[in-house]
Amino acid sequence: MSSTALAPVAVETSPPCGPAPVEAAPGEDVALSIAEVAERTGVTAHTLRYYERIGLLSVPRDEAGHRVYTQAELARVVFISRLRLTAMPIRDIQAYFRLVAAGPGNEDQRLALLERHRDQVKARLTELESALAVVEFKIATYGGNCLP
Amino acid sequence: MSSTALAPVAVETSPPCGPAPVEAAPGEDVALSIAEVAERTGVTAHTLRYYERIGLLSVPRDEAGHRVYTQAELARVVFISRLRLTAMPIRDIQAYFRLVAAGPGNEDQRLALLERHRDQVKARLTELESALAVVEFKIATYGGNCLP
DNA sequence: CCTTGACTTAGAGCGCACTCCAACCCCTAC
DNA sequence: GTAGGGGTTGGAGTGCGCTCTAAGTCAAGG
Repeated sequence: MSSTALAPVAVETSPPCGPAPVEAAPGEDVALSIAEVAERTGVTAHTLRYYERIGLLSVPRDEAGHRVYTQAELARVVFISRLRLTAMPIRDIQAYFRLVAAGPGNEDQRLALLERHRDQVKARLTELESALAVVEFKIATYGGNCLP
Repeated sequence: MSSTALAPVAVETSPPCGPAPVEAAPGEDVALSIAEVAERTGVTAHTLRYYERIGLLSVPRDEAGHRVYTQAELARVVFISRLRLTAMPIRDIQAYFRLVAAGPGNEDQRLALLERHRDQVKARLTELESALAVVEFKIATYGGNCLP
């Protein structure tokens, strides 16, 4: 996917959530084809089907058997792509959505899973920053071309 | 690897570089076995051999044919591991060290390569931070358990 | 009617970065 | 001398996350 689109999708599952003005967002009752979702999210159609096969997603079909993505599925795709962006392993994402599928009552576990992941991401961020510093040091000293 | 050791190795190719007090660092004339390098850098012996096979590294041998890592090789391993930490593809690291091997005269290309990579890393950092923000938002709203 | 094109499926294939294996060698200690 | 623990090699295997193929279905347009 690299860095395609991914922008115009509403900041993330926010509209019908807790204390937020229920504005009739311009794009309700969406019904998108797989190609449209691919275009909007930057996730290829191939990968969308793959995600569905491995149980990350469950998309209803029309009479012709074609996938029809509504707001909910779209939001989930975006969320998944965000998690993937943070390099959460597919297995963990599966675990998360298995909890979600199991219905209410396990929010603490979902939360724990996300928090654990968040901590890992933060750690990686730090690590990444320090590794970046090394690269920048190398760049900075490329007049005093020392050890390779 | 993961997050093993990697700490006690001197901040990075700095000692004999440009304007720096040439202090007799405590650990000169090092001569380490592959296992010792593995332990110090967190890169497995398997991976060290692999790096050598694919030309990232060239390590002299003793009479018995065993690898002997000196300061230079150790520094390179550390540098490689830092680049890998920033997810630089092996191919690019190979390209970089091919330039290095080609001797002086191509510093501008090496620099360009590193700068390009640095920019990519910075972009990923930003991306990662924003994805992390999404995860944190999700965590924060796990009372108003909205869309999964 | 026939083509075109977007979709469907199950399943195979791919690229990356390791990771491991088998067979062998060499040195040391018992 | 022989067992053990290190090392060596080439090559095969693994896990992940896609990515692609083949064969088929369906609806619209010429």
